[in-house]
Amino acid sequence: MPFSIATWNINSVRLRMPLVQRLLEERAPDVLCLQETKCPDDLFPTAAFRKLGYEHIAFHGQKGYHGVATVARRPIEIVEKRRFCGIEDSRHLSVRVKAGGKALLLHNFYVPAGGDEPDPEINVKFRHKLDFVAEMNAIRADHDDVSGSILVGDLNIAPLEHDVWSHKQLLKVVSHTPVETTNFEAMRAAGGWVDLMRHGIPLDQKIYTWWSYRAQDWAASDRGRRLDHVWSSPNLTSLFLDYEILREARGWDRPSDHVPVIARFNLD
DNA sequence: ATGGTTGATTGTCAA
Repeated sequence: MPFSIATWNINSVRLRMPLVQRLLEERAPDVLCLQETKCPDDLFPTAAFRKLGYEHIAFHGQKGYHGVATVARRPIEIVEKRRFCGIEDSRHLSVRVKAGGKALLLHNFYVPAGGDEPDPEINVKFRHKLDFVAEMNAIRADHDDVSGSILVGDLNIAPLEHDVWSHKQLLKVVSHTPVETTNFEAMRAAGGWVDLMRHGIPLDQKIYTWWSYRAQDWAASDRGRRLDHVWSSPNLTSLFLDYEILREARGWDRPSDHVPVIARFNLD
């Protein structure tokens, strides 16, 4: 059995626990990284995860906004809950997990959305997003013979032309502006990260993980964006098998606007 | 060009 990691912006883990349960029962990933849990740590639905076989739970939450959590069928060791930009937002959690004789450092990120106006001079949320991505330069894809790094999460940037439904129409829309996509790709490369969702995939193939709530018919208009990502250190690319975007989850009852991405590795 | 929806929280912000 391959080793599998799922990432999903769940937009309230308590409200959507039935959807999480469905994912875990249908796909049984070894590890699940959640973003936008919107759940203080003392209210995290630990018992529900345990009942589903995910007994190893790490969370970095806060009241009302943001929040990330990583749950697993196997032991995980909390490494860090990093604060960015000097702000006490819960947007990062890293854990160590063993797979196939390797110690994997797994980063779970929720990057700021950045507001509506793509001008850092008048929009402090956009300024914060750019600063956050700049600080992510410190997160490196460390690896050696017995270890590797994986970074997943809602990074709120669709970096490539075919990561959005219309490149031209989104050039001034936050998530796909040139300053975001340029800085984002530079940060990824500087850290030594490989974009696994584009690894061996033609650059002209559309890939989406998010569809707005505001569309009348999200599936018919299909105006999606690739905001969720799976990166790895270069020594894991030969062990990377494939990944699946669970597009159908966007059509589940009371869905998140993001769908799960499940990556599989030839580990174990 | 604009407005459209959702969640946490209970008026309004964030996404």
